Amino acid sequence: MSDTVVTRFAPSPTGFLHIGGARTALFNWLYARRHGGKMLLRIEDTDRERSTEAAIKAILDGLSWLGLTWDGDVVYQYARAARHREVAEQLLRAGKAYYCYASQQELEEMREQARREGRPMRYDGRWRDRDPSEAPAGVKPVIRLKAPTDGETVIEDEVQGRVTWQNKDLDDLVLLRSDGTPTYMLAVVVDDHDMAVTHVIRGDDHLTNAARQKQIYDALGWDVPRFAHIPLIHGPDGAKLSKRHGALGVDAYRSMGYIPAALRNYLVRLGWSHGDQEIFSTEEMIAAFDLASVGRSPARFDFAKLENLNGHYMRLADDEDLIRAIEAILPELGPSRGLGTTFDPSLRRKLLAAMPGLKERAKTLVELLDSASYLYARRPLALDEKAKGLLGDDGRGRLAIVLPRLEAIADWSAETTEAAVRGVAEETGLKLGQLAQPLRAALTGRATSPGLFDVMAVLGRDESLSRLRDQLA
RNA sequence: GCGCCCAUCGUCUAGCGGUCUAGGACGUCGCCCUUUCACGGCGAAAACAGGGGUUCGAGUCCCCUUGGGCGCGCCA
Repeated sequence: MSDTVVTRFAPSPTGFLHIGGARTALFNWLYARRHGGKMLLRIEDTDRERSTEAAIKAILDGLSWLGLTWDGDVVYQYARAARHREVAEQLLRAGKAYYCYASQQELEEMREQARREGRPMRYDGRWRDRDPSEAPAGVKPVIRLKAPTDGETVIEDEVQGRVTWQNKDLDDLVLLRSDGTPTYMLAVVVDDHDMAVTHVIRGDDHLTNAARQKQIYDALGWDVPRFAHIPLIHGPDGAKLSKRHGALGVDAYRSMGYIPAALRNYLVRLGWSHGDQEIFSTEEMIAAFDLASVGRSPARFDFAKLENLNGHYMRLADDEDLIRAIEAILPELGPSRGLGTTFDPSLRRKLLAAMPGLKERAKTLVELLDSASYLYARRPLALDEKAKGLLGDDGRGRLAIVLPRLEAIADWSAETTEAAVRGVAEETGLKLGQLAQPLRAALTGRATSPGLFDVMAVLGRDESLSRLRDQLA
């Protein structure tokens, strides 16, 4: 076995790439990067009924958006069915597996009886040592593994530690279905072996599977990869993640205006820690990531923390990059906001100019776009309730005082407008806020916005003055 | 039901027998900064699930209880 670390992410394409899957992929990716190895991608599409082309695309797109690149070609498990069958037959010839002719009904009865007797539900091995000549006519058999009946199966898990099962609690699992297709259990073992996977990093829900897979490895005489079963992500209520909270596809997070750097940082800290460090650049997380520091208890998904991180990374982001990120989701966001699916050049320029003030205040790209509404709102502006409150008689009166001074400015800029408004404040004895708030309301239709003078500068002289006059008309 | 896993502030977590009157972050609440909102700064409230052991000493080790989770398919 080679020294090079090979990890793999192996989703089944029966739905979108959900947040737990994304984190599993991230951990695999980080571990491979950390050790100068490779992360392979395998699509587990042996369930022909439920696997879809759309799901495959969603997974690939999701990984790409998150910046999690895989090495080599994508492996499609279904395409390897012949190899899986070959291994099952190899096991059969070696006496490590056998044909089982038990019917669905027999299996059901076994389960029922086990339940009644309070025993673990397991196949009783009735065909284990029976001669195939006793096979009922017309029944297509499955191939089962002849698993050890006593002793124990032990997994040395990189995060869970040593986990032990009594072999008597594990039954003879099906390797090959009666239609000749491999089961997940067989396919995973064969593929991981053939792909030279050294580290299997996956969700905790597979821990029990690891025991059964270990038995297959042993029967085959193959080296067992290192296992690392990471705790699952739960919803805010501690129960299973449902669509209501976090069990959305990563595309949904994209649509909600989260950016990849934030999601990566949020995800890496779910179940993994590195002292007190909270913020990790991609390079930092690669350098610091290790399996030993992965916790064993499940984590709850917390939107508030994700938002905080998203705000952090947005403030750090390049202005032009943020615009591009918004443009990428504009087809979804634009229409309902009276915008098209792309920005017209003039609005794009304004957005770029206002970006420093905008990104400081938003937690998501959606919030950012909404807070920029004053840039694309049409005159006369619709005022929200608070803005209306600011433009009562007093407010309008102050507006009337300031307006002529602003009209007198020829070289319109943040500096000149600020000087003018401050001048009025000094002369009248009014506080700056008493003048600024009515101006803000008239210019943006809201009580909050980026810095007032930046707003006026980006809007320009004509538009600014027109909006002020609209409110005095 | 059986098997396996887990258990520190509301949440993510630090803690790997004494340095813990338990640290950080998000969130919450104050104060400061301030043209608003944010950002930033300062500060506060907030946790070792319960019970037994082991030990000179336990958040840290063991057992039990309780509470959660995952698994128990010819699904993956």
